Amino acid sequence: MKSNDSVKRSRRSTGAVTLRDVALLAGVAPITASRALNTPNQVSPEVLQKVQDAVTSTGYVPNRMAGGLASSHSRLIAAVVPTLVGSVFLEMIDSLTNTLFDSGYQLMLGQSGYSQAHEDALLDAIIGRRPDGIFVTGVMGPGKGRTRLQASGIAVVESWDLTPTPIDMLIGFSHEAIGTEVATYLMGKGHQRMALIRADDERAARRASAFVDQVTRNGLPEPLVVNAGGLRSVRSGRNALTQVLSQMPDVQAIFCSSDMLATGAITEARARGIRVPDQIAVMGFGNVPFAADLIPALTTVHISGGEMGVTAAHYLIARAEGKPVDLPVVNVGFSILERDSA
Amino acid sequence: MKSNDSVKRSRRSTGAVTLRDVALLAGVAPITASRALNTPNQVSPEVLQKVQDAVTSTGYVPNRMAGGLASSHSRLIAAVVPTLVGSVFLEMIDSLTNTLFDSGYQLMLGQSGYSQAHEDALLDAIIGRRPDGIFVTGVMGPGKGRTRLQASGIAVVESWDLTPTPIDMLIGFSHEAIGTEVATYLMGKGHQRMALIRADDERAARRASAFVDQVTRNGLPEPLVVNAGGLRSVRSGRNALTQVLSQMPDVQAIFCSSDMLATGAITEARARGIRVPDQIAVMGFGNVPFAADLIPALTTVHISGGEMGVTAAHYLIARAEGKPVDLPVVNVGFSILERDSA
DNA sequence: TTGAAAGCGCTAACAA
DNA sequence: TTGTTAGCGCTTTCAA
Repeated sequence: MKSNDSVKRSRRSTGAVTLRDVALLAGVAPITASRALNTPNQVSPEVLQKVQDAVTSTGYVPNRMAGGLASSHSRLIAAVVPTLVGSVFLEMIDSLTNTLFDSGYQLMLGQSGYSQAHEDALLDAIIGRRPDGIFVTGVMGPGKGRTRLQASGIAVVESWDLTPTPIDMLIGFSHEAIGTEVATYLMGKGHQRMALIRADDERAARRASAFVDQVTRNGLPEPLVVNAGGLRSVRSGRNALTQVLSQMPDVQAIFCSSDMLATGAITEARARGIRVPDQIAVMGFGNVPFAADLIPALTTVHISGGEMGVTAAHYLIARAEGKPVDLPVVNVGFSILERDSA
Repeated sequence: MKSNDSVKRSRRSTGAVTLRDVALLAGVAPITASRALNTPNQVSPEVLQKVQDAVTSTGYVPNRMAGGLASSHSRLIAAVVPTLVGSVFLEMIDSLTNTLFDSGYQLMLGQSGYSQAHEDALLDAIIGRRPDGIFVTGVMGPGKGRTRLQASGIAVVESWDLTPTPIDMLIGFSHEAIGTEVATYLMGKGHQRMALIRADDERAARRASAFVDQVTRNGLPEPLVVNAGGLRSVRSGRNALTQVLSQMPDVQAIFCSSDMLATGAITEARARGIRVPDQIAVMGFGNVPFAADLIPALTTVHISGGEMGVTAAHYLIARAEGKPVDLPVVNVGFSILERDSA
């Protein structure tokens, strides 16, 4: 009677409870214990009960690294955002995380927006974990990262943009259409001399060009474009308004590339005793949670981050489980929320 | 000459390039290739070069699940936050993610703040990944989660609070001290009739009690406490101010449990033509990035999320690599940032 | 319904 | 410095 059987371990083991321990205690083979946990209806009720009891009494938590290695199915989804701070991506990451969790998947998070080298390294680190899917904020331009992603064969959802050549799946909207519609909206309000405050960001630049095109196409003076730099902060919005005012003192309407910048512009206007929207109309982009509660309530472009997150999660899970995704490219659109600031 | 050697694979393989492929191509044993990648100075320059060439030409990305399983060292750190949206934890998660990444670790993110059942499930999901460390926002109360965490033997950093009984490491500050000091600060400004707007959150409650204690201890009337509910939004702040005004029309100073709530209170005051800080002083908590740029600039309590994130990352990495952590419990403190609103 | 055997891709341990 | 062997803890495959 080797009574120390259950504690005998190789030198390499970590000492944690393994499936083998559970199986031993339940008096079945490891594979049977595995089935009891993963496909319980393939196992008799008695065995199921014994295994469950053994799990409870040992406090067993399955090692997903081992499971993932054996099954090549990690139940891990990676998400890449440019940055988290002060960001418009939070709602999306929130719904992504929760939707994934509800289906038994975990979220690995990476921030790409520091340098190209950082992004490449991040992608390699992600691929090394063999996630079942990758969510990318934005569309991946040609380059090392895109090639590696494609070569990896991992399911990919790109987002926040449209492209005729997605790597795999795509959930986005048209920045050009937004620029055009916002211009049309502001022109419809009778504004003629317009300016644009934008962050140093490629998608904001595309909204800006479309805006400028639409305005000039209608015979109005070319809008002033001010680049507020990399930060989407209230501070940069305040500074940018100062710059707009010095270059175009009679500006009538300003389209900002984020709600934070718009909040800054409105704040600076107030500090200078300029009335919004009477003297200057201000529009934002993103519809942050507090946009409606500011004074004046912010007129802005709404993007449904929550919807993108949930949809992306569903797509990625479907792919991971070998189910077909009917509409792997979807334009979620946007809407202009007319409130008080413009 | 079996020229098809390099493509021969078992049926279970995923077809991805493995270390074996690299080793074969470089003409060395797999373990040698492994050493070339992980401990390059244990390998001759020629072998190193050959392996690196093989890696480049094959596009090999090491499988970290396999490596983690073999070495029981996952290079994965999990972080648990109550919620991401509208949150004060962003700066911390940002610095945590980046500091970890720079040392070759990845961040797995989970949101706990929905229910106890959700939190327990989240913890099991995390433990199942065998991360090298876990970062918890807050201190874990007694319960299933805490027990499981302790049993797992994984390095843990608790944060945003102090406790005499941390699970392992702790990086936090005293909410009681904040309540007391803010009360002292406001009394020092001559305020007598005070109110408190707080989110439905245990730590905010402790700041509130300490605040109330300090005020009454000094013989002033007991502050009014308004619970703004679970959301830390501008909207709730506006509503809460309305409530404060109806119950204590002559209120002189209000301490809000977050900058968002404070922003809401200031906004509502403005909508009612009440001047801040002349008629009512308002203080926030958290020092969000835009606090200094509001009108009036927000007087608030600053907590260094960035510092907590960086420190936590260093502690967790040190533990993961078997190095000692000299000061596993640290009080990072706080500071009152006097600006214009109070 | 249950189990034995053979891996998944990598690294620790030991040897040469 | 390099290699052999034997796992890490789980699941696939095949057989009973």
